[in-house]
Amino acid sequence: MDVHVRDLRYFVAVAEELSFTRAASRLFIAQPSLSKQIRQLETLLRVTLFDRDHRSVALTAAGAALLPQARLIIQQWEAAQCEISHVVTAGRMTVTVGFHTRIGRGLTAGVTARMATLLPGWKLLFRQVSWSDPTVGLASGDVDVAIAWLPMPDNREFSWRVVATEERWVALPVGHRLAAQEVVPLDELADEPFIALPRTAGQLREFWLGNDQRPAPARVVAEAETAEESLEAVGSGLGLVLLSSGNAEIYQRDDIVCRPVAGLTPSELAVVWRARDERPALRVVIDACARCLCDQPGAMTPAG
Amino acid sequence: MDVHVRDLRYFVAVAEELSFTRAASRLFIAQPSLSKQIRQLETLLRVTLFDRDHRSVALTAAGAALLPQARLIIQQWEAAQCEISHVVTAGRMTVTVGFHTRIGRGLTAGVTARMATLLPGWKLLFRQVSWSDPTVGLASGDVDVAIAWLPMPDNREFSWRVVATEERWVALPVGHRLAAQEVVPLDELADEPFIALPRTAGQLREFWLGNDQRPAPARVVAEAETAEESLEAVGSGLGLVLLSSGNAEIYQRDDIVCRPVAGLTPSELAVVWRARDERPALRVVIDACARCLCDQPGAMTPAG
DNA sequence: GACATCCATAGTCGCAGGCTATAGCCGCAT
DNA sequence: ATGCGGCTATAGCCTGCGACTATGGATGTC
Repeated sequence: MDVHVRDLRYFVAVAEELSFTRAASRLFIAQPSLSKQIRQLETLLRVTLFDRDHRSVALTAAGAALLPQARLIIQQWEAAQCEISHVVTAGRMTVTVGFHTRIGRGLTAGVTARMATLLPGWKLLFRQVSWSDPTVGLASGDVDVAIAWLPMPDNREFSWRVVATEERWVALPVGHRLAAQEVVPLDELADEPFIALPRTAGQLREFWLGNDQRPAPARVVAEAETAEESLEAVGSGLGLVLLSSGNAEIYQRDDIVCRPVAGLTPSELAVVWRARDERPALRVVIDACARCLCDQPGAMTPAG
Repeated sequence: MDVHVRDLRYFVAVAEELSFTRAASRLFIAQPSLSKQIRQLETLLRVTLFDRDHRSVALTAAGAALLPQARLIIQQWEAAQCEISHVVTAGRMTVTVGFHTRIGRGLTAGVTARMATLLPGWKLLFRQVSWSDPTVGLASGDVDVAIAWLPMPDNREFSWRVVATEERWVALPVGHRLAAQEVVPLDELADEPFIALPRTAGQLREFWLGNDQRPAPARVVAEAETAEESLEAVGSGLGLVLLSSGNAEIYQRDDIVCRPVAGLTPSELAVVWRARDERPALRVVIDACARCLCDQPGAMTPAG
């Protein structure tokens, strides 16, 4: 007589999209699977949740009643996971910092030093997280503080401080026709093949394809889970990728050339944490990260 | 990355019992299944929830953190189910009254009449619920008001009013040696075979075996889901059952004789509802039920 | 009228989640 | 000391869930 929280998540997705097809693609499952699961949920509750015909899907009264409750349960479950990892890290006196791409910029040494004086006995752990998790491990509780490129998924769960603003550059295989130019105009990239972040990365994927500024979406020829993977693909001539000017420096390779792209807004690097996570140890780490990385300091609250 | 609410229920059971074996039997599953599920939950959360050795089971810090959260989620899920059935019954303008055994006592007519004047347009639905659900359908939301014999499961979820107090009698097959006596002393039933309610009925099962007053538990030879089933079993000579004096009258059969039992406290019939269910329509029905049934009125709040 | 879109159905496959039987550890009683 | 009882863990088995692909049928659009 009990649900799987996953099924509630499915339900919420359908309720939000009011389309099985769209919801399924958002959830990265096939549409028939989703239909089946929703039907099963309806059987469990002995209630019709959606009025569906061939053209439209609408919430019933029962569905409307379930929706806020389902959201609450999902949120409660995520809170429980965080609570547990808090307890665990508190027991270990450890703060975990997550990142998608190498950070460099002297962060590790700087934060470690600051921690040694302000939080004696505590340890710092750095963990690389796949791009397929756009929250850099914050949502699952694996990570307490993330160094992440904006945009973040824009619900109210996260707070951040922008700590650096860097141009978006493009990485090209050596010998690429565009490598001859000092600066590459965005138009020139229109027909080039690109390596993308995984679909689950959401907005971040679009941003690092430059789709926020292009007239037409980039042509995607492959997906990569990490910076290392994507640069490997660039090196082998599979396609191009965008990256921040700072990362262009950090990830220097013999088989790759990086060039500024004219016509793209810069990228913002931020220190991100869970808005409701108010542990003092965390504040120390956030502050230390910001001090180490800041060249253009500025505080932000969750995006709108 | 999501849980099944069932697994949280399993976790809570183990945390409360601090024993896999006892928790498993409380959950009506095999112990290895439970061990496996808990281990799987631990894998999902990447945390040890219990410190177990061959003699003892104890919550870890992480487990202690999860426990209240898990209870909350389970409770929220149950609330969601109730919410839905409220919406559905409100849409239908229907109140469902659940019962384990025939009620008789003029309830149906009385309540229907009262409803017609106080809640025009509303309908009353009576539904028999199997003994295997000791909450008479209240927990699942199938039922809004229950006419039930005490004791109810003693959490704080339910409120009730006792509406009748009746002696406990015993039902014997005609020709049984004890049928000759006008009153049967409890001692005489010590070695008799008994038909029991299902194990899931909990305390109610014990009560209707008379185990609350016996020096040694009754000998159970069979289980029955409903009164009809159990009296069928008595009629065929399989064993005996206890029943209230009122039900002895309602369920008269040619092949059965009912006799008062000396040495048993009386049984209490109550009108029960979900403590947090404050719909006005419900109050009308509760009140109508109480008025129809009451011979010894008295109000109670949840048991302690 | 052909096509695109969208939900439902059918059939397939792997694993989850239940079961029984049994092993292994420990404490207690004989 | 030895054996028994109580507990959890492991192994092996079976069923059904929850994914997938392919396809069907209804309904607007060009």
